[in-house]
Amino acid sequence: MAARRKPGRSNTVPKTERRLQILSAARDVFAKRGYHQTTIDDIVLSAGVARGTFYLYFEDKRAVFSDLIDRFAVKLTMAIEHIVTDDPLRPVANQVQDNIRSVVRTCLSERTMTKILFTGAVGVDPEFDRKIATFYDTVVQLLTESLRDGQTLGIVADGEPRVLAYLSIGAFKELLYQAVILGLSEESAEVLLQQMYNFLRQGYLRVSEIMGPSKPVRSRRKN
Amino acid sequence: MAARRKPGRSNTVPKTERRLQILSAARDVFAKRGYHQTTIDDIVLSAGVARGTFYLYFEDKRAVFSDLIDRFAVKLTMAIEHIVTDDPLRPVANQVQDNIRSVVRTCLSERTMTKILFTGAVGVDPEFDRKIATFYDTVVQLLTESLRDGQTLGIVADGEPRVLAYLSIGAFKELLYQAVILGLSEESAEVLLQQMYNFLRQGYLRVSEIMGPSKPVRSRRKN
Amino acid sequence: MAARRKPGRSNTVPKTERRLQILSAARDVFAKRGYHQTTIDDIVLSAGVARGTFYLYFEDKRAVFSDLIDRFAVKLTMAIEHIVTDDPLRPVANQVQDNIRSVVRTCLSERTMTKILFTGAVGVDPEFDRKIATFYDTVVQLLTESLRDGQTLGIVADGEPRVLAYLSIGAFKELLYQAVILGLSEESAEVLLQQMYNFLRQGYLRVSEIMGPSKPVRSRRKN
Amino acid sequence: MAARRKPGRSNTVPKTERRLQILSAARDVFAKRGYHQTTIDDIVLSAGVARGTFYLYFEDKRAVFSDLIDRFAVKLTMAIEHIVTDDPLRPVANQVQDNIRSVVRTCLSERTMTKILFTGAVGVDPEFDRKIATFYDTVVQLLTESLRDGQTLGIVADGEPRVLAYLSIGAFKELLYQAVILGLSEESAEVLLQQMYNFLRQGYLRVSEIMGPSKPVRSRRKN
DNA sequence: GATGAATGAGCATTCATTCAT
DNA sequence: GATGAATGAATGCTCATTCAT
Repeated sequence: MAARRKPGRSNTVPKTERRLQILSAARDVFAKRGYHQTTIDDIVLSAGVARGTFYLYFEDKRAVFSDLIDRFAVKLTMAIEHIVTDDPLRPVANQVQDNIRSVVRTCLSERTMTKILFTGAVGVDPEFDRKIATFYDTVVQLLTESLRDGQTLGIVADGEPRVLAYLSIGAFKELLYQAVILGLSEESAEVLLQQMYNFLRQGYLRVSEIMGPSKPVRSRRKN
Repeated sequence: MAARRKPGRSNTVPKTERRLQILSAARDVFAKRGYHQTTIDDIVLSAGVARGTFYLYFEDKRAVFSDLIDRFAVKLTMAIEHIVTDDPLRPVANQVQDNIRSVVRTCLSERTMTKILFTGAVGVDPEFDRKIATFYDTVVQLLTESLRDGQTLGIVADGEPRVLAYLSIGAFKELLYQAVILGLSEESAEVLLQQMYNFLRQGYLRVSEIMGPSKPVRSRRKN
Repeated sequence: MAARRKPGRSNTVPKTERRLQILSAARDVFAKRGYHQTTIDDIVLSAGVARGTFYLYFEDKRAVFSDLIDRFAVKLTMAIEHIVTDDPLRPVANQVQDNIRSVVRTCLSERTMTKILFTGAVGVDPEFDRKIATFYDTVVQLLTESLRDGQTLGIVADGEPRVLAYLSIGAFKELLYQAVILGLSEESAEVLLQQMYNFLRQGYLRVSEIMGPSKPVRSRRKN
Repeated sequence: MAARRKPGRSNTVPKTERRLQILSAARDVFAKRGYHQTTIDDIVLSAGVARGTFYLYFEDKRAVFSDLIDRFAVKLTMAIEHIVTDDPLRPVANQVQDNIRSVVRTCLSERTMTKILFTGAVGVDPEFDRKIATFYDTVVQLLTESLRDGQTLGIVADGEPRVLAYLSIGAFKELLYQAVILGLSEESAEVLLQQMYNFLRQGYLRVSEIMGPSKPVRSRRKN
């Protein structure tokens, strides 16, 4: 009765470009709604393609998500340069700062992905969770070893390197996440860099030393 | 109309206890599978009650989850004591350490809830996300103001207090999460406490000063 | 933990009275919400008894409903007196009017039941529908035969008696239903009686006779 | 995640047609079982489509039902022509008969819908009940005003027009319903028309006048 | 008798995925 | 390649009914 549009090529776009078109739409929707609240419909609607087209380019919902995360993970990894300690022309401090600056910039330039990576990439499904954990472990491992090296060279204070790695990464993650959420401008990257760097160098507490556990911790469950 | 199996009271448990039974089962399942992977069936199966019984005690899936989070949030909040600066018998350092110790212990004693709070409580649904964000903001606000006070008293270094708050909380969250995930014993709480405390006091980087971005300077080893 | 009220006799009420208590509550709720919107919970809440108590007095939800309908049907049936034509002291006109008056009064004095009978008693379930249909058929049959007798005696005009029965009953039902819904006072019963009676005696159309189908009925589905 | 059976287009039917297919199946099932006894499963089974397909075309169960009722209400409304009193070529009697005939035919040609409208459309849910009541009120209002006009013109006997409207509509509804239920042929429409028309013109009671309630009077046979 | 916690069949609804055109 | 109608497994939730106390 009603005229039916005949299916078939309606848009002539190179294969890679169409993929990116979907990827980009998916990224925005994932960032806005989160993985679980996002339906394939949301994605294809946002991308302006038919539902079936989606499955021409991606195995399933998880595959797009995974692809997005992978690309961003690579970008982040590439933003970090391995620190060398024997080049007198490149002081370690500078290298550390450069790395921080680079990561901050990457995150601020891809806010949606930062948001997704830091909050949406959890609880997707068991397999994916493992994947994220693996990536994360790699980063932790890298930093842990750098810190250990730093201790040997005397440029990192004593302490369990892995613990220090967690502390640093956690602090960094949180700061970046908030910067992205609160919509900080890319220009403010330099400010964050300084704060972060100072934090790593000196902490912030300036209290007198103490000798030991001040007193037994009272259970405050009941009173 | 159709023949039904026999319903009726099969187990006698006080009302509050049954609620806790379901709550406890839900907690374990949520921690294991995450919010979205968890079905009501998983919960009631784990709790050993019928489907309908669940709805006798909770509005819906979100309600149990919400209840769990609320209880834990209260516990955590109660674990933190407000810091006073004018009592010569209670040095600030001790109070800070007590707070850290207290939170660490609470989290280590409720590993599943810690895991849930730090990873599973995101992307549940828009309303819940807002709720969590509000709780989180409260904590951040609290710490921010404490840090500002500390700066006035000269016991906290310069820097944007809110940024310092994010850094501290992020670092703390990450460390706690990993401690819980990796199954650290409660005895190790003291170790974490020290590491965390040192981190807040001195950071860990011990590199020479620099003047500007990427500008090589003379290395000046310092210990 | 919390004190549990011990079960057992909490109210000393004769068996029949408790039954009536539930019946009455059920009637009100059914009238308000309709059969399908009414839950057992609604009934016991309104009756102020425990859920299990309900099943002590009634087989199931349908049983209360059925009981209510049965009682009302009996009342209605008893309101109608068989018409005799050979008693010079009791003109047929009077008897007809008495019957109408009696039914109108019964319905106006039990508004909720009238409402239920006329609207709620349909679609309960196949078996119940059949039951209602049977009752209804009985009434129709009764009236049909009366009308046939009336025709023999010359006090009812020609026409298919069953059709006349349907017409009368339909007219009557509708009027009564509206009277009940619109909340007419019992005093207005006399007015309705007159209108109904006049309608049965003379109809209301006062147009000139016609000879046959005026013209072919045009299909107006499409234009 | 888990393996699924093969979905996909299996039947090629224009969109509007599929809608009608479901609508028609729903109509039959509703007529047979009533609204509340009908499940979505019944409908899709009868329509020969998958469960999900139903929701592609209708919001929910009520939506199909509502659609059916709406369509039929429109049909019925269109079957009635407004009566004009100043056209000598179209006697009022003819117009009244035409209207009756037209409605009778419409109902006999859509028996299932007639049955549904007259019995099943009550107690669906509060909102729907209100909708039906509104439609019904419109019809009553229309007839009431026509009757009032008729009284002015002297072609309708005295009496409260609204009451007369209820009586007529009730009578008509019941007759139609029975005609549909008992499976009267469409050819018998003419017979029903005559009976209905006569009823409206003269009623059927041919008894002597009475003076007051239950007061015997002299019998005065009249034909 | 009375209670109300527990039960689970039954039903509506969603949404990722397929495939005929 | 593209389309989008069709699919049905999965799941949340309701509520009539039972029975141990």
